[in-house]
Amino acid sequence: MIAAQLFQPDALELQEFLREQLLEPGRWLQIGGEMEVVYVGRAASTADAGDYLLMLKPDRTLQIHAAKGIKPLNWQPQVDSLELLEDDGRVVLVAERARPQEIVRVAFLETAFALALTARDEGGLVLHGSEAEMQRSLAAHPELIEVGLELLDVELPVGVGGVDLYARDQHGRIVVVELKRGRATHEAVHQLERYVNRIRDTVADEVRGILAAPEVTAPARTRLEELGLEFCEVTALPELDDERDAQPGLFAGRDEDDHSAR
Amino acid sequence: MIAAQLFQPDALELQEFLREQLLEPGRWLQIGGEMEVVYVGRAASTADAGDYLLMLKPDRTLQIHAAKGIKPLNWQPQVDSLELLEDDGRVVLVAERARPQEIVRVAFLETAFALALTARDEGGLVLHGSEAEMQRSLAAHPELIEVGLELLDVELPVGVGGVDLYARDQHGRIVVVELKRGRATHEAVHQLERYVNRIRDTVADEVRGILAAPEVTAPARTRLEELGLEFCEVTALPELDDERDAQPGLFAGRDEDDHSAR
DNA sequence: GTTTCGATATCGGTT
DNA sequence: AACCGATGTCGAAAC
Repeated sequence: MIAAQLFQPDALELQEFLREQLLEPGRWLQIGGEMEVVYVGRAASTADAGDYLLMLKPDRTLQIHAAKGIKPLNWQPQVDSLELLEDDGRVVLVAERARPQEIVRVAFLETAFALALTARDEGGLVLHGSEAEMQRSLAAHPELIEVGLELLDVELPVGVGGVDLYARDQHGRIVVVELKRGRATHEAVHQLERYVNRIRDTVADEVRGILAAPEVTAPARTRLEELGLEFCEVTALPELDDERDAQPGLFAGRDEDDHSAR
Repeated sequence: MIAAQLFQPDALELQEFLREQLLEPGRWLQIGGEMEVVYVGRAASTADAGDYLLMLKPDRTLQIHAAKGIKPLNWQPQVDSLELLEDDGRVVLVAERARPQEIVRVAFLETAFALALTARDEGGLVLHGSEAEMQRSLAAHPELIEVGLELLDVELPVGVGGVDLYARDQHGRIVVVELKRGRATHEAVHQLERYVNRIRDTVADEVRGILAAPEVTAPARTRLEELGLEFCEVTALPELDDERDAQPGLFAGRDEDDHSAR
């Protein structure tokens, strides 16, 4: 995994290292030390000299981390052009992105280490519990929302955006379902309201709106009731402990559902 | 900056390294190599064995990066408990978070390197061009939105959320301004609509709504016009080139504004 | 502690 | 290329 390494390099050594490694395709660079970082683009920022860690991945994404936080201090989601300069005896890296026009400029004051790595293709990440998965499960088992519910469509386009689940209840009324994988806020209610109003105006006079989520905030619940809309508790993940029977079958046929949904 | 380093360690050496370094406060750990990562919490994920980079910062945030993307493959914004285990001859790190209850489990298959760093306190980051800064500037110079506009309030609470700028125009009409630092979408229009309706219901019959942003999407603009709301072009950052005169004074008195706003 | 909103959001899908 | 919505969003401020 390590293709090249360098410790406590001076400016000249670092420059040589970078000049060489930046030309190698697929390199994953990590440089730790004292740096100054300036960003100008959608916004602009300046970081005083400090101990940071620069990471330049093979896909030309750049991030500079400080000792705190999940998020980097500065970053560049796509580096289109990379320049290596010298300024006042310091090595300077300028990473530019064309659209939006943005620049991250890193000046290396004192470098503790520089690593050039090679990484094999990553093994795929499989994520469960996304809203998309929830949608597939509920589309295959609409009775988990309400007995007698008959699915008519998923992601039905209505003005801007799409209705998560579009269905008909046992009394023949149109039902609009808005899904949230986490606690639903007033924004979700607002989204549901928008869809219900649109369907009411264009399709049927009587339309029910259901917000389906594991939880709902108090203000959202209040607003729901004011609007005559409903809430239905559904979980995005099967229970982690022995309580799997609490929501029987929600994910029982997931693999099959995945296929049937495509 | 480097407190300890280890290359191509076997399981025993890695375990000893971690046991030692995890007890040291303030350590910034980086481990590169082949790992398997499992996450269970709000959602759940599994990453097949692959070359990843684990970073555990002194503030007990954890992230595991793959070779692609700004965002980590897996992460933990706050590690409340950290456990070092052994499973089938492999070193395993389990990082747990209490609320929400979440676990990230990393199994080290083959480690290329492990670094323990110490980092001085970071120099502060100064960011310009945030919506908050925009708000301060426009609050100090409401004439940049419209001649004769008189500011009444900022972040005026109205039901849920707050009105960015609350003002009165030269004809005495109430004006609600919604700010966006980037291109405004239909969501911003919706937010504005909600505020305008609320003010209309509770304060004055005639209320104007202005969406102030550098740009607006076409659908959002259409929706704005349907609702009888207005758009005003304002920029979040002063121009980067010589065209600073294009928006004279927007940030001219920024420092003073900052003080007066506090 | 809960809720809300901003973010250089990033990221992926669809039109 | 623009637009839209989800995200294990994260993070901070207001309440």
